[in-house]
Amino acid sequence: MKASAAASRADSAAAGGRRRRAALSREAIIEAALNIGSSEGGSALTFSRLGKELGADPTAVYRHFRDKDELVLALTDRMVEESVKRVEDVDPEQVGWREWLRRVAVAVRAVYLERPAVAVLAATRTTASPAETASVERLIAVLHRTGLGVIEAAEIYRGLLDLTLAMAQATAAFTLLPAEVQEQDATAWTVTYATLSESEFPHVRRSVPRLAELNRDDGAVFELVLDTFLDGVQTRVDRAGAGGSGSGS
Amino acid sequence: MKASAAASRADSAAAGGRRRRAALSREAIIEAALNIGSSEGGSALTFSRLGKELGADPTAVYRHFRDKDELVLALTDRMVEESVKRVEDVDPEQVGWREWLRRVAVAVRAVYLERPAVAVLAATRTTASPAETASVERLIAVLHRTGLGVIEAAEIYRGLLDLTLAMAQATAAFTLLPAEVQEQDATAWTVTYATLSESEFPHVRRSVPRLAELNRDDGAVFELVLDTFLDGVQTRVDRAGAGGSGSGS
DNA sequence: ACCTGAACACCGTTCAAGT
DNA sequence: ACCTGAACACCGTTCAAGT
Repeated sequence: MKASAAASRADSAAAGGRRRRAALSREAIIEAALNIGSSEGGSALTFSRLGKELGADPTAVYRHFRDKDELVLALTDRMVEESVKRVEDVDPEQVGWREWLRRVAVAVRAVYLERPAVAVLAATRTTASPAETASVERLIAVLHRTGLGVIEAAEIYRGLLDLTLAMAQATAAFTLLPAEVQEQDATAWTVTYATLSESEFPHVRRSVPRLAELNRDDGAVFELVLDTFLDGVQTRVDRAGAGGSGSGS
Repeated sequence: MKASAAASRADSAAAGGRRRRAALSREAIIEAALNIGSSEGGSALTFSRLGKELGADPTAVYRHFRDKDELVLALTDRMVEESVKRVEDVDPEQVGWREWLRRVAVAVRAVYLERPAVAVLAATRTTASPAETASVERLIAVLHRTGLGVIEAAEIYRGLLDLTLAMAQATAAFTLLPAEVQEQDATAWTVTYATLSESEFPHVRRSVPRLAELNRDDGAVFELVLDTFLDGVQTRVDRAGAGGSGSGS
């Protein structure tokens, strides 16, 4: 029972084979790590799980990465690359800057939430990889072209990405908690808030169905925040347009 | 050497005494945990550190909390209470809804960042404690009084708090990383980004001093996001005022 | 009734052996 | 040149003893 579960994990890595010695390489390890990140339930990224996935001794990874942090940095690069890839054929000139920013943020969040175990470690890291620098340049450029000054464009870029990555990381971290813990927190909204005194908590009571709904759907909360933030960016773009008109500082 | 370091920790808990048996209680344990959370460097909240702080065996905590999660929930309540206390004598009628929301968000972030080790565990949890339910009611009420419908007010409340807590949690988590790792990430901005090709990365090169500055000051990024978000809320308030005018759905 | 201390199943990491 | 496996210092948690 136990042995067969372990064997099937090894098989999925060796792709049909018998548990080959897996031709360990940075690439293979990264792939395995991303795989763990995307598997069900709350499984953290761990050397022993990595070893199982690779069909190798857990410590074999140390032959290819100095330590766990170096692996995390490599995974961070992959997450950024994947995010960029998801929006590379959306043209900001076609869909407009606002819709483009929206799609970028939604894509980044989606990539991270597909791999919560990696997201939790990668979301706040900076590697200055080619994919990262190129996308930073692009984001600032698109924001600058709206009429915003370059500095303000850079500030908005940074705010948008921090906001997106932080919210994705928070959701990913919650996802990794034990299922009972998650359910327990959820009942706060469906039970406790739903039964608060109507006279003492009139506003809560009137909105509790929506609040419970939002609690079940983190994506809706994120998009709400994102849209409100973009409304704020619009306000700044309008303000810039009224003054300097066009390019400029 | 080693022993004296341990003794001084115990002393700080026993407040002058000799390492009293510390009258263990939920209160004392919570206080000790908050203390750890606020000490220097990247010290995680751990049973052994808790035991040292209390001058008791690490496992003694299990006599007062079923498991670590129950402790985390109690700490979450404390963080909410402390946040509420920080703004309780700021009157939204006096300073206006926008400034009030701003101060609430800034206070919540400050409370969490003073205790990164606790923040990282508490930020995404819901306990439906009295302090929590009361502040949710208040937030929705203030937003509703701007002319927004209750449901929309509830949505904005939720977005604002998720945004604030997620960004605080992300900063707290980064704070807990080893110092060398933090520095390494910081050099991405001061070194790599600062030396990118001027022709290929014109926008980055023009804004890199500001970007490096923002990278050193997470608070500035947060306030930027917060102000932009509040601009977006303003847009929605104006929209609601143009239509329904006053109370309503 | 509460605390202690040994024990267990995990973590990341190091290092001496193996091939 | 790369992998294995024992070992170590930590995690949270359980449980039999102690007082």
